[in-house]
Amino acid sequence: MVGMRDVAKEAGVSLSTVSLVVNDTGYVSDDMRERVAVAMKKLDYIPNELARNFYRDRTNMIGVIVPTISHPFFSTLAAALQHELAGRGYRTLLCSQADAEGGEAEYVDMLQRHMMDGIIMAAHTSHAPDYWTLIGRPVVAFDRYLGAGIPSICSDHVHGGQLIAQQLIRTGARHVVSIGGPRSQFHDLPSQGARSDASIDSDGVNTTFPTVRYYLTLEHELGRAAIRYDYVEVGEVYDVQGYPRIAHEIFERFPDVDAIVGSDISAAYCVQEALRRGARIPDELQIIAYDGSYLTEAAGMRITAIRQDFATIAKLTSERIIEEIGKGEKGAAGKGARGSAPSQSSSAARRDPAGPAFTSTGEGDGHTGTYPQSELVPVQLRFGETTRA
Amino acid sequence: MVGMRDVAKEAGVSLSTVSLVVNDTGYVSDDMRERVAVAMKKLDYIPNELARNFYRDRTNMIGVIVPTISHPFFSTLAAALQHELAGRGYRTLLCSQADAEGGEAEYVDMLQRHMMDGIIMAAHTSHAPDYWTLIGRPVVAFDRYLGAGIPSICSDHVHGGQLIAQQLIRTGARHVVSIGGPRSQFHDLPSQGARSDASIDSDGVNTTFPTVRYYLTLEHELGRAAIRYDYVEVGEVYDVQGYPRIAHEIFERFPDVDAIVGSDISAAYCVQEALRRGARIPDELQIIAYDGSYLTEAAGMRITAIRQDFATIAKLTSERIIEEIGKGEKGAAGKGARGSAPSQSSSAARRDPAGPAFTSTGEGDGHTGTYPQSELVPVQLRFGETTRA
DNA sequence: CTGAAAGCGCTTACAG
DNA sequence: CTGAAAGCGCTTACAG
Repeated sequence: MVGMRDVAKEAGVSLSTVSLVVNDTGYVSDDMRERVAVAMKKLDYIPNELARNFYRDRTNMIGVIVPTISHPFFSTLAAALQHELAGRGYRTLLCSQADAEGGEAEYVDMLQRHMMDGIIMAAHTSHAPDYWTLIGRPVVAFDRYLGAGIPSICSDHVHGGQLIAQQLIRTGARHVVSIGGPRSQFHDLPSQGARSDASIDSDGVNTTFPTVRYYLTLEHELGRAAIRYDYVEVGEVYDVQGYPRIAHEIFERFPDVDAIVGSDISAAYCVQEALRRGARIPDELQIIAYDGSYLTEAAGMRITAIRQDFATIAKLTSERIIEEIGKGEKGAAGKGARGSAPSQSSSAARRDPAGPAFTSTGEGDGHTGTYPQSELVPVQLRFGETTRA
Repeated sequence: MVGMRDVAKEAGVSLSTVSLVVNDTGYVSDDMRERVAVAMKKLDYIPNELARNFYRDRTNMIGVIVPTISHPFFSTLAAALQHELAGRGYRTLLCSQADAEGGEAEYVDMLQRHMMDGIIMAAHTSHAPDYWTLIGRPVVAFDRYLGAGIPSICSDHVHGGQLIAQQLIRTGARHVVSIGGPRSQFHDLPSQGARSDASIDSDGVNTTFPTVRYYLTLEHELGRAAIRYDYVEVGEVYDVQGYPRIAHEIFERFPDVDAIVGSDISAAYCVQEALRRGARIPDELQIIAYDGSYLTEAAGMRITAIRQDFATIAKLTSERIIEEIGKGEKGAAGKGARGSAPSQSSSAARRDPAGPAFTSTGEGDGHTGTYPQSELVPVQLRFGETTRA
């Protein structure tokens, strides 16, 4: 391996001069610079990033944990995140929970062993509530609450629920079935005294999963409109078998269903099942997907969908994690931490959203004290062929 | 940061003893071991992997380059690879070409800077033929040829083409349209004198893309059966707009088409377009997808597909890259390289496939001298609802 | 079986 | 503006 030492020898300069040239730091005379450049070329010198990482105590890698990467929602999210992070000088270490035994725990371990600078957590966690807060290294959550002090970004699910409800009410739906995760997740956190009423408006929802708010909102709104509503549970996102089975089941159990709401995959399978049964979409049956990944375009029909804004989500999430990384740097500055923050690091004030990309739910200023509110990203209803005008 | 030194001090032992305990190497008395363990726990010591990586000159990370991760084929592949690699003690650094400006080049750079131990290349490359061979670090190619000496794994596309042809001929197809990449890729390599005849049987195909063989085989077989065949070009895999447009176009240009063959996404959009136009599948129109990712299940109908065996592909590819990494280690052993190969490293002989997972094309023992033959993974035809019995 | 020492390749104060 | 020196946290020969 040809190292800096070799280059220095070849160029007849000192080690530090080579370093300065390589990093384009400080003042080096053009003559020196030139000589070093020539030597580097001649020896085909390539800096060893490991040594640098070691010294800097930084790798410029950010771990992204998703439940499974072979799922349109998460692969789209991962792509968006990678894009954003790459633009800010960070690499993405993607961890598909389903595809790596240790998954989550192993990644947190890597974080703590300084193999990555931070983690974006977009998967379920089975850990005690204080697990994440005790890590003491940069973590940002997407679409879940990991505990106080851990920044959290999610779509404005309450609004998502409202948009769906509006569409269904307006078009005269009479029997809506929605497909979602286990209801037990709806209130998986101990309610902290005070607002244990499950009223949506006051946002007294105690759950790790912000997504729950779209179901609750939908239920609430349809209830007010006296539209029949049924909730069907599907397994975890990586339960591939579950989806077609559920689609089949819905038609069996609810022959008079005239509107189905579910994740992209669920919706796609419902379209398939409906076509198989000759149900007329959208006249007899409307289908709305929640997420709006490419699958809603490529399924049997273009599916009307609540579209999560992947680009904005990725942007926001990336900004936060880089911010958190920056903090850590300053915090430890007194002791051993040296190294420079990447020049791209954002200096935007935390929780101080600017521009139209951010919004609040409109309702619910009073939140449970359990967790800080997430930053909300607006959603949108994109019309396809599966809903009535 | 609490380091080994602190632990040593706390336990009243030497640095090296702590190291031995942490790594569970060599002989340490139970007493010492215990004292160190207690001190580690007390101080909440976490080893800094960066220092280790630095010393070992290894990161146990493998880069996986795909054209885009938000594509069912590549996300399925990536998931399978991550799974395999994780099982062998390696992390996956996934690079979605489309989502990171520098993509390919940047990753090769990282490889050379020792940030990863090897690269699995599953994306297109725009580099000179000797680019990859000159890297001098472990590289394995999936579904393309990167040059002599670079192991290459791909599905048995000739067989894939045959299976499709058989199905179509047997069911009396009369006008087949297939959708694929630019024809210019079919012979993108300079033919090396000798076998420049494009005969399939002798496998005289000069292309970076093994996939081409399925088209050529299909054309050849349909030609022999005197079935009309048209080839339609679609853009790159990440050209999202392209797919629906092509599907539309096919029905316009070829009103009498009665069989369409294309990638999963193409096929899905063709199903959608066919349904929209009321074409009766499979009676009037058969559709066959090439790849068989989950999309073929979740589309408007279960699509009959040539299924690439992701699990085997991932297994083989992982084995090869780890093998290559092992070689590098031995090669450099004289100089600076120390460190132990991961215990999982396979010792299987290269290019010496064992068991039923491997096969050869059956035909074409004589290959062009340009590139070594890839290792072939068998494919399978999985019947769905889009073909006739 | 244990400890003192050297060194992995780089970067950064610090003298000149 | 340039060079000699120390050190990032660990691992591994090498003496004891």
